[in-house]
Amino acid sequence: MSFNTNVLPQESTAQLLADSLRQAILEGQLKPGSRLVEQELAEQYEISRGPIREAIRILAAEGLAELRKNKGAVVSTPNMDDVLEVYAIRMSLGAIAIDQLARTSSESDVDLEQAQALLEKMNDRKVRQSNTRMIQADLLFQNELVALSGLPRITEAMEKSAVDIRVCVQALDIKYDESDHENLVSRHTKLLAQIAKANSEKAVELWVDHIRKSVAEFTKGMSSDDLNELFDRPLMRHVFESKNGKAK
Amino acid sequence: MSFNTNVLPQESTAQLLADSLRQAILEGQLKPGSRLVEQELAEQYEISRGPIREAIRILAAEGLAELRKNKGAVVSTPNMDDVLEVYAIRMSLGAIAIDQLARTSSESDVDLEQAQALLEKMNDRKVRQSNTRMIQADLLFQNELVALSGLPRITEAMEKSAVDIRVCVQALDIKYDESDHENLVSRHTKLLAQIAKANSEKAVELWVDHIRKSVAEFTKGMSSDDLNELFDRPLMRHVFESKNGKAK
DNA sequence: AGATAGTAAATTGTTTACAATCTGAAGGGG
DNA sequence: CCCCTTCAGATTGTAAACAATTTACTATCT
Repeated sequence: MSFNTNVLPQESTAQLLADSLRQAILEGQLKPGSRLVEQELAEQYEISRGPIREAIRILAAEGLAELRKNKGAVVSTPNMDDVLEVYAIRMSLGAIAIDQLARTSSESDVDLEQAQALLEKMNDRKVRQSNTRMIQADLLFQNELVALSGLPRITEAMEKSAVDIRVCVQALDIKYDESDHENLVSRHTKLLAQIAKANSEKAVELWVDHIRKSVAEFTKGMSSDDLNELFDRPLMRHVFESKNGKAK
Repeated sequence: MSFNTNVLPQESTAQLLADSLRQAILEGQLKPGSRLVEQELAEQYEISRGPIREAIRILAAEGLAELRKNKGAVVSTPNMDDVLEVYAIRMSLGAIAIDQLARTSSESDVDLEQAQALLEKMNDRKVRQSNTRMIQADLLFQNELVALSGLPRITEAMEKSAVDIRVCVQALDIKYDESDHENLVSRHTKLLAQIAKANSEKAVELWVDHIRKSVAEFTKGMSSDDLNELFDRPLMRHVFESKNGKAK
């Protein structure tokens, strides 16, 4: 048999469109609140309304757009509550996946090389220079670990929430600084080592710690009024007090 | 302003279709592996392929159907790994929501009456007689609590996972007995009481305990071979060993 | 002026027709 | 006998037209 030339099964048109629109949202070209008019987009992309319609539904399912019957879709606008909820979800679901991964990391069909490669990408000069690129690299590494756990629902949820984070970072203009980037890489290096050693307890602890520090880092740029309000929220206490961290 | 007469905004046709198909899957009329042919369904429902197509995508997004480009959709077939993953997710995300709810239960805009009503429904004779109805009532109560937490992403994820559970119960023919039903209600009553008392720590503990017992109950009917295999899985250990329970 | 009904443009929802792709069976070498 | 090609039917993907709904503007009445 000759080799399969049909290797790229080509995502469906609707998926490609959705990817393109998502990208536009993440890069700030499509701002929160913008309307997504089917006809308009159809003309822009030179394609009929059918696939456009489907792409918009995909974005809506991801939470990036809101649909109202007979009124079309608008790009949704994230707020601080959303950020906290997303981090809480990532902390919990990620913990399950990291635990699973560490417990199975010695098995033959798991190789951490892919994750290692993504970790090293975080040292690239180009990546280090850009806030959004650094965050993107961070999330790609995290998602790769979760994907290696082999838990499909959790993997999907984490990928979805990673997009949420990027939307929030874009919309709320969150900034990390150079030392944050340094810490990020060093934390991930330790995490990966513990996973490789199959020390699931320690790995989960490092994971929870990482999410907490991520939250702490992005609150640095906030005014003290906003900070006080933020720390008054039950979710914030949940993230910082409960679970594996408190008992330490 | 007069009261809103437009109370029933009527879901979109695609949503209604998706609801109908989902129901058919949950009742076992559409079995795992069945093909979902657009033309066929269009004739059955006497509607064009457009909305049918959209409905199938909705089911696919929920994980109830699998889509293959140019090859149509089939009803997906759940297995034991899926059940465990779903329970692990419910345990974690539910814990966040219960914690949040207990911490805010004294606030004016939270009323637990709706949850109380759903709890009482679990004592109906009709519900008690049917396994699937009992499970459905159980999940409705759990989902109501989570919804009251006001965390939209977690609420959505829990609703999605509740459908997963029902699919698994249907496909794997899981059975509870009368005493399980009794325990179910008594556990929920205690949980609700702790939430009302705003004792978030105790409430979360009861939640985790409930999920664990649910898993234990549905494994009762399994052969010991299946059981041994099940308890070998890392996820199983995760559900039973880690988190809030171990420290007790 | 302010409220209200009527109306036209814009937009989404649905249908129908057509194009592209896949599946499986029949037929023709090797 | 097996493998490969070919072709027809079935099925999904896309386009374009039509129907229903919403929105915003205008005219009219009190």
